[in-house]
Amino acid sequence: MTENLPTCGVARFLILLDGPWATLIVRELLRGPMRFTELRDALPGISAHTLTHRLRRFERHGIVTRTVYAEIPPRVVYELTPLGSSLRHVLDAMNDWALSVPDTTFA
Amino acid sequence: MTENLPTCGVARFLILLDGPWATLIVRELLRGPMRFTELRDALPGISAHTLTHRLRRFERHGIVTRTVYAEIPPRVVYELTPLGSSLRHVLDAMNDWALSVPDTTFA
DNA sequence: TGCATCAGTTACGTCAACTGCACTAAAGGG
DNA sequence: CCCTTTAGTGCAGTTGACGTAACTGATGCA
Repeated sequence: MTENLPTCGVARFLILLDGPWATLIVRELLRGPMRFTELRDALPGISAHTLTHRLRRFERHGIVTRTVYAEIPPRVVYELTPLGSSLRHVLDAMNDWALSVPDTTFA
Repeated sequence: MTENLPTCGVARFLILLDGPWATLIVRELLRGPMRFTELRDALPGISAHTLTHRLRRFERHGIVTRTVYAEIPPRVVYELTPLGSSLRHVLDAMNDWALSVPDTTFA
């Protein structure tokens, strides 16, 4: 399925935002820049390990920027790039759709 | 993370369309009703096992209907419900976003 | 001296999703 | 009699995303 760079946009999207946490991290960052621990606290259940990996991957893909402040204790701030911010339309569409689904669907 | 029925629409969406194949199956069915083998052929790499499970799950969630024709050999047709069809907006948003991403992003 | 903080890293283990392969029933064609 | 087709099912095995626990380095505070 993940052949090198499919032409289909949906498939491309799924390569960049895979796994259960990726989309939720973007959802949090759409509220504004956040520190590592702020993100971890906002996403109950995520491990530091997973959060680090997801953020590094987003950084590689140009979806977030990582800014390190040389302080003690250290401070690292994550922020969406313009590309990352434009994911808002997709998240909004997901949100609109899911809220139109009756609760009984999940039973 | 998957506590029972989160209020956040994005989280709800991710419960219903999880895994790498779910969204791609919806993408195919948006083109119209399809038989089991048509779907399998349209999704290179998917196993019958996985396709069955995903479709059954969509059926439980009211996203697709499954129609069995009592013929030999059997014929089973899958079709999106109105709820499933309304996912088109989400897929379109994904598509639009991904096609705005430069190819270098994936390198 | 010792503990707390932040933002991780490392090692190790778990678990669900996914894969491939073999198999099925019931009828039609050679 | 055997092969083919459809829509799966069952078994065995792999992958990789994720989790927990322990650790780090530099400093501030007690």
